[in-house]
Order: sequence, then structure tokens, then C-alpha cells
Amino acid sequence: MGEVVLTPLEYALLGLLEMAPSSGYDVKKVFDNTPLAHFSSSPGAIYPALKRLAKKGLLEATLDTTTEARPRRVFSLTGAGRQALLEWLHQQVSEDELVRDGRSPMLRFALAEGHLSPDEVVAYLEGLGRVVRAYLQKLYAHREDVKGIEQLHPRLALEDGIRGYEAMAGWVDFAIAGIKAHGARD
Amino acid sequence: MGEVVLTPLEYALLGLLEMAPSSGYDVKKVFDNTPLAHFSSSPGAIYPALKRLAKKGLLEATLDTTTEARPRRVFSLTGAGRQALLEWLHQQVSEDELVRDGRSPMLRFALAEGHLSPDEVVAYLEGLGRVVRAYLQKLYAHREDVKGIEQLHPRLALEDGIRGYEAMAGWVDFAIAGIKAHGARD
DNA sequence: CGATACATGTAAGAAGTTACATGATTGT
DNA sequence: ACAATCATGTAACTTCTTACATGTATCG
Repeated sequence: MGEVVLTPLEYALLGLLEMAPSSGYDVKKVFDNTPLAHFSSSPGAIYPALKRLAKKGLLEATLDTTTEARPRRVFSLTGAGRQALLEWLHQQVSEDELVRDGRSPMLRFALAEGHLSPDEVVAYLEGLGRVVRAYLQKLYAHREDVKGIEQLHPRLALEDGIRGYEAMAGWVDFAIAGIKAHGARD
Repeated sequence: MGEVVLTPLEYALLGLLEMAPSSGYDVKKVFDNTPLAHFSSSPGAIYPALKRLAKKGLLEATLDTTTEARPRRVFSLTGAGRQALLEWLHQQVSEDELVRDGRSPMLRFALAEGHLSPDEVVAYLEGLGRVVRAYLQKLYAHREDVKGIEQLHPRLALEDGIRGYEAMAGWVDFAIAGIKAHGARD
């Protein structure tokens, strides 16, 4: 029904809690100790986001009063939460998403395991590859435009962008091969 | 005097207006048509940011009523604005800045031309290189940690991060060579 | 004559940051 | 004893997003 639209942090939370029901503090540790470190681990971001998701009916909380002194509030996905996650996982990457929020496409890929079929994953990556190469064409054109100008730093900074997206394009092919090999292995 | 701290957008505005005094609409066009596209070109972001900077005394506006129908408000830096920009340009990259806001270090480099000496620029880039390589070590360690686990997608996503930072480390050496060659050319 | 570019802004709401607040447990 | 870790949350503030509002000039 309702076109749920969430922030990257909220989708990250849904994905993590779908992998394993957790407390806010568990999530904080993930953000502190893994390459998901670009998400803020501040309680002022995490706890309100969990609360919002619960209020929207995407998460449910159970009190864990077993061993600990202070009760842990353990969150897991509801049916609606799983559906919102799935809808997001099925979204293709747009150029806007790639440029504005460079890490969302990779987050979505990382959290897609077990929720998309190998074919769907390959299609997602192929779409990502197309968007990356299309954006690269724009950067190449821009490099031509600034070829003559005297300023060195902007040209070098552009070169960094180009190399970064070229690396991503190469990774896409690598990842597709990895997915296919993994699928064939069954 | 007072420790001015601004958002990336505000520093981008200071840097652009220092290169050439411009109106809000000029800036919008830059964000729409150059690789600075990761900044929002929405008027709801740009005009209030310009207003804030003017209120803080970092920008001054002059009305351009010459030719156009509607007057353009052209902003340029005050002395305090130039000082705030310089202080920011002298900041070294921290791991936190690199990981949380991946594009700020490159923005700072791009806007530093003419404000830092070649030696200072090389020192900045060497610092960036050290931070990137240090973070790469953490990613390599994490890759070892997850080597055994069954999940494929997170390992592949990590590989993308590693490749991206490796590309950046390579670019740093390339850029340092470029800066040195440019300096020697005088 | 209609669409697009020029040009500037505001209002409401959502979300994140920093700092504060609390208190038990575990390690040194 | 003291620090660090576990664990959860709130309050004030800042900023960004989306949408609205207004009007001219130019191009086809």
C-alpha cells in the first residue's frame, strides 16, 4: 500500500535487524566496528530512528530482561518492515542516487543477500554498471572541457573522481562474476 | 578570532565565491553542471546558506541592477570570510572526515589552489595519503576477519571499499607528482 | 503562445548533531 | 577506587528537503 520512503540509516537498520534482531546498542557497535562506519553511531541518531520505525509499524520490540541489569530492547522486523525492506532492495540505482549518496547503492547490494535471486542481483549490478559508465562519460566530457584551463587542482580532483568511478565499474564486473560463480556452485 | 565552523556546503560556497563573486543562481548552475553535483542545487539549500554566511559577516552582497530585469544579488568574501576559508584549507584530513564525509577532503584540495603554497599542498596530500593507507589497513584486517563466513555480498561490498580507497591512494601519489612538476615548471 | 531559462526567496517538516542525563557492571 | 563498557534515552539546535510563490525574458 503505502509507498514507504525511508532514510539510508533507516534502511540500514531494517537490513541489519533482518539479519539478526538486535538492540540499539548492538547496532551502535556495528557502526563503530565495521566498514558501515560512515553511519553515525550516536545514540541521538539511532534510538530516535528505531522509535520512528516502530511507530510506523516496521519494527517490533521485545524486552529482554533475562540476564542484564538494564533491560535490552531487542528489535525485529514486522511483516510490513520486511515488505518495506524488500521494496527498497528491488529499486534500481539512479544516477542521482549514485552521485548524491554514493554509498547507498553498495549498502543495498550488501543487504540484498538472501532476499533477491541471483538473477535479480546480477540485474541490479548490471544496472549499477550502466549508471556508473554513463556518469563516467559525463566526467570524461567535463575533463575535455577543462583541458585548456590553467587551474591544476580542479583537474586533479576530477581525475580522482574518474578513477574512483572507474574502479567501481571494474568492481561491478568482478562482483557479477563472483555472483555467477557462487550460483553455479550449487 | 572565533573558531568558525561551517558545513561542507558553506565552505564550498566560500571557495566558489572566492574564485569568482557570484549570485545564488550562478552557484546553482555550478552544482547542476559540474562534478560538484553532489551538492544540492535546490534554492532552499543555497539561498539560506548564503544568508547565514552574510549574517556571520563572511560574505557581503552587492545588488547588480545593471542589465537584468530582476536584480542579481552578487556575493563576495569579506576579510573574515577569506580568513575562515584559509583556516579550513589548512586543516589536515582526519580518518573521521575521510570515512564520514568522503568528499570533503577532495573539495578542500580543489579549492586550495592559490591559497596554499606548493609545499603546503604536498603536505596536505601526504597527510591524506597516510590517512587513506591507515584506513585501508583496517579494511584489510576486516577482510581477514570475514574471510571464513558464508555471506558473499558483504565480502564483495568490502572489496569495493578497498578498491576505492586503493584508487585514492594511487591518485594521491599521482597528484603529488603533478603538483611538484607544476612547481618545478616555474 | 507555450516551454524553458533566469532569478530570488519562504514555510513546514524531517532528520541529524552535540551535549546532557542516568545507572549498573566489569576490569585494573 | 576509578575508568571503561554496557545500555537507553532526551532536549535544543542546525540544517536540508520538498513544495510553494512570484515574475521576466527568450526561444521555437
